[in-house]
Amino acid sequence: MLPPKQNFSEWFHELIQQAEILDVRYPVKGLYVWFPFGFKIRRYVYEKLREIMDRDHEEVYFPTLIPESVLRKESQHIKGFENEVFWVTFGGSTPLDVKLALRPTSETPMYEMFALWIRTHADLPLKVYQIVNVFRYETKHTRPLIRVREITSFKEAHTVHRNYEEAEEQVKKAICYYKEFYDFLAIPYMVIRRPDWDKFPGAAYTVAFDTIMLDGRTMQIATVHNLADNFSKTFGITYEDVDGQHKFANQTCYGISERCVASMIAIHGDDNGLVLPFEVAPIQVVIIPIPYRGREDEVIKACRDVAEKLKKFRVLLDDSEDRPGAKYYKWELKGVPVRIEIGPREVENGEVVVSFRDEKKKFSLKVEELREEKILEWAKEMRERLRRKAVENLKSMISFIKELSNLDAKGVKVFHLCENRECGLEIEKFGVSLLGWFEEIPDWMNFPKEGECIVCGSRGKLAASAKTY
RNA sequence: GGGGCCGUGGGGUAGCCUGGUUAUCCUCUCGGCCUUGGGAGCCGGUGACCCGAGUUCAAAUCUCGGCGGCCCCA
Repeated sequence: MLPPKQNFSEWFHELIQQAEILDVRYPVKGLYVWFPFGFKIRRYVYEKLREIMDRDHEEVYFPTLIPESVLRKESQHIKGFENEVFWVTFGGSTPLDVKLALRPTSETPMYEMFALWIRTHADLPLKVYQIVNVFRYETKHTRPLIRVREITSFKEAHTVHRNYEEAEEQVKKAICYYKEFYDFLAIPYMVIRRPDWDKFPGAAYTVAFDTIMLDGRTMQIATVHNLADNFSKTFGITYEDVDGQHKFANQTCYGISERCVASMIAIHGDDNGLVLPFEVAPIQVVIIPIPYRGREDEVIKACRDVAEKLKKFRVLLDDSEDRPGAKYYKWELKGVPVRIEIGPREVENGEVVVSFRDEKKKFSLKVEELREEKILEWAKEMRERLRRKAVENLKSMISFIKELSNLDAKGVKVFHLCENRECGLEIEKFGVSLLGWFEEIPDWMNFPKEGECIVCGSRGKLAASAKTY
């Protein structure tokens, strides 16, 4: 039994253990163990992410350890991470001359090398990515998948371009890639440009994807940064242009962590457990036999025939000793999208009983009609249902306000805001974070694009605030 | 940064204040019987006092230290 989803924090923590996503008992704060089942979900989710990245990037691998001298080169950057770096200070029992940092992210080691890789305009653009673990010494409340000390699944992409405009083009492309990814997971999001004080350390600007949890707090699930030439000046990333001049390159970087798995669990899950999009479910179809005494053989045979017919998918025939009811609960907890029940009645009629994880109803279907194309059609419909439901939930937690007095910490508040720093900081005095200004207005949101700044009354653009994870 | 709470089988717990019998109950797990259309029942079994030191005839229980976890406030 899970706590109800309304009790969001507890529900999430329990679900992650009961559904065998993570083992939270590892004896170091903020570090967690992936169970085989959870790791399969991760694998299918990241296969999609990899597929998208591979179209426009090459995969690389950079070392986990960064010498202090390299990490400290960019002063804004290190300021942002200073207090959350893990340091390796000993080799065996010998103190190290140069301290080594466990990478909190890989800008500095990569750019150190990019300076060697890039010589001329013909070397540009350079677009690479890696999927690695990174470490951050979180001192606050850690939570599995959401706030961790070892991010186990950090997909970071880094690109180098000739000029600012090309970098900006890449930022737009990156946003498109991430939209495709989250649409695939049926997770709705807001694409928001962060205020200056909340941008990535060392970036010119930062655009983030935020989604909303059931308790009204938002969670950042992706970031895209335009680094302009800030890092290339520090690391000496220059190229010889067609006119023979040496110029500083412009860069971008963008990342997604296992929070994408967390958001999928949190957004789609319900009181009975996980609800997974068909494509990323470790088990896509489960077949439950109803073996009345004396009829066991014919029932099992019918189940095997159906399993064989659907072998293109990840099918499980659960012929364990549990009673059917117990199996329904078990596989609902694990988020299996399609369930097929076969008992003596179905055997007689040449039918199966089908039910979908996200809906309560069951229906009968002739065995002949159960085809691969049918399942794929269901998968598509299911994603659309998940997306629609998630959007409705999201919308219900957003409200548009015109008066500062209506600004509170309940859910997400949307309003018009000018770009003055003082006005933004005024918002944060209400105990919420200013997420920033909408980079694009979602199609499901129809608030006026511009209006009077909620603080000073001058011309403002659509912005949002909330409590954040 | 400041304050508080807690470590008992795989998970959840009782016992601790007031030291003393074979450490309680639920769940999980293993074996058996009987069952199977939304978490069946019965019988039997395995499995635990975070680590170290101290006090004591005797420590899950009291004291100190360590390690680990949780919560609140800034």
